[in-house]
Amino acid sequence: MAQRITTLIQDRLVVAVKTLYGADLTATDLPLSNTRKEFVGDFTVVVFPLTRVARKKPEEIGAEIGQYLLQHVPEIVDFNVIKGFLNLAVSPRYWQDYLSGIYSDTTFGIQPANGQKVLVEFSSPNTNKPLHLGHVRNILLGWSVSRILEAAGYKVFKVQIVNDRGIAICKSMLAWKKFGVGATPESTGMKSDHFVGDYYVRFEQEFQKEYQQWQASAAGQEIFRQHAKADESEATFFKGYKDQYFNQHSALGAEAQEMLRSWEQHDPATLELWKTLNNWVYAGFNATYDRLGVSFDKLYYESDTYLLGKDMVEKGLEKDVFYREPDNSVWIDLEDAKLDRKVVQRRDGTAVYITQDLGTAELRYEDFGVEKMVYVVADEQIYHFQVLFEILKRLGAPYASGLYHLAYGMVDLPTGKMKSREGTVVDADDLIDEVIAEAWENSRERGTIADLPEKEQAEVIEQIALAALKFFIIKVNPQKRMIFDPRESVDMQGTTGPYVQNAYVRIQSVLRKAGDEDLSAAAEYGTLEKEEQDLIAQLAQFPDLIQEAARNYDPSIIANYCYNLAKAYHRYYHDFSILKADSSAARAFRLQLSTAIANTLRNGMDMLGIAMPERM
RNA sequence: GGUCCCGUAGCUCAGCUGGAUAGAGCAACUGACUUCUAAUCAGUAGGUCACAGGUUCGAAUCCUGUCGGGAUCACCA
Repeated sequence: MAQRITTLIQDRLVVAVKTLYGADLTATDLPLSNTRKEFVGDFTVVVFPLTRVARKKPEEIGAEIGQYLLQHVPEIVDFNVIKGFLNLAVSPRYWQDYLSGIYSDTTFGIQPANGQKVLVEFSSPNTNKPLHLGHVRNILLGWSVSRILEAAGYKVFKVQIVNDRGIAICKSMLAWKKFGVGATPESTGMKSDHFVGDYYVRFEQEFQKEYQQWQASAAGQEIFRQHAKADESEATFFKGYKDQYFNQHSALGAEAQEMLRSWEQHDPATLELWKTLNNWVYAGFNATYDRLGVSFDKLYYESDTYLLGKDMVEKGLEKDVFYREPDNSVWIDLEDAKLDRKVVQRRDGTAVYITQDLGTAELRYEDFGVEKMVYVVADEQIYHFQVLFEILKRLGAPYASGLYHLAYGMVDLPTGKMKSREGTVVDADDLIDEVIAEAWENSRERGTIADLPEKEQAEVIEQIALAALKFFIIKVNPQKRMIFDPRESVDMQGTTGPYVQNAYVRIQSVLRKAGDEDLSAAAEYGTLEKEEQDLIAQLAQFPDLIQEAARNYDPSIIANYCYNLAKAYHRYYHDFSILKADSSAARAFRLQLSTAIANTLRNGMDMLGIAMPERM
């Protein structure tokens, strides 16, 4: 395709302003917007800002520039001025040529490689319990951002850091050892990550029981008398004392900590137990990832990386980025960046969380040599990443300017926050099961795919169900906290994934009936309908939009675009006949248009991790 | 208390690098399938863009403040 129409017009605008008013402006000073649908035209120039350089009334300026463009830009065939708005009409011929240039391009919108590499980290669960709704938002964001970056020309590496060690998994291990009596996922027929998760819950229950008993005991009452604030109730006090109890008084707590210590000392039996449980969890995670259609290029494990970062500490000390306190702990002072003082190495010489992240970043740079690293992590860790990035910058990491924390808001339920203690956490597998069940029910009522073999039906149903779930989550701007209403998430009408799929399916149905015909007659199609011109103009925005979505790490831009394109097509489909168009030229043109829209919808939805069925 | 994010229709969300009369979907009501898939389309109704100032020819959008919601400020991860 030749130069994009918008930049072409903007370039001429710059010349027009220079010629007419002698002013040196750039294209960015003269933004072009899409003409609102209630006015005639394709693009609009707001001329108010030019009153200063032109020293004329807006209406006059609009008329002069409009006249100039009409004479000097062949693609512009008409203009009108309303108040300070200059509306430009692009020739139908241009739009038709544009369409015939793209309609058969199945990779429309996707940019050629730009030679840059980016790493995207997402998911990164703890291994003590199954994936839940919060992970789902994370995973869908990470996956779609990866796909969008690929479409924008980057080479993308998808990774996660698996939090496979620490006190949490030790709790599951201990509970399984104490109460599991040799049970396995196989012996119980459970999905293996849920199996392990249940032992984590079991631990918490047993611990709670123990804590309750202790609270009533003489020892517990003594602590309450000694440490409670004056007017503090027993319940409030013990609620706040839980962690201390776990660390100092609890038998179960002591056992779990002993488990962690023996893990750190590489005790063979403990390592064996740890591996067994983690492998169960991984098998379960992988099943869920498969259902969600996501995969990773490399997995990092915290058990391998938690000691990393020591050489970064040395390096930082040499460069005077860090300093050592008399007690041997190592610090960085970030007060000039309004980030306070942070510990990077404990008194005892061990690494803290952020030090591991320093080491992991360095390791990943060695592994992939990327220019950019994107961390998809909930917004509660914004401060952590500000500190991490600032430290890497001061250490002179070559990738420091390419670090980005994609911070997304937490997922709430209509009833409020998800709380594991109250059992309101929405499980990822359950969620997928529910939306699939809903899709089956809808499909049976409609009966449109009943003639397909059972296996193909199931495939289509799964595509529809996951489209509903994924689109529901991905359409919301990542930055915002979102409310997840399970009832709405299985909706398949309105602003939903299935709605977009349906536009695609309608096109496929038309194209199947049209067969494999020569569409060159489209060139003879004379005047385009307003709706047709608008649809092509909408298609033409797609490549730019991908860049914008990539620049902002925001898949919701693509989701909203797909919805709007599908919406425009649904209306067009309703109002105009394609196969029974008035002329063979019109029919050919409309088939081209439909094909281009199908390609665009498929590519856009693919970036969101949503597959398009041929029938539904 | 410091810092950051959010506040748009009953509900869920777009619009935010300033531009024309603030848009969708859901829910409610009405209409359109002998027609290319009605998971669709058309219509009715629904607004102090939290509030108050400021900048501007022009503010939902930018700035300041207030209110409301959330996050964060560990030798935890």
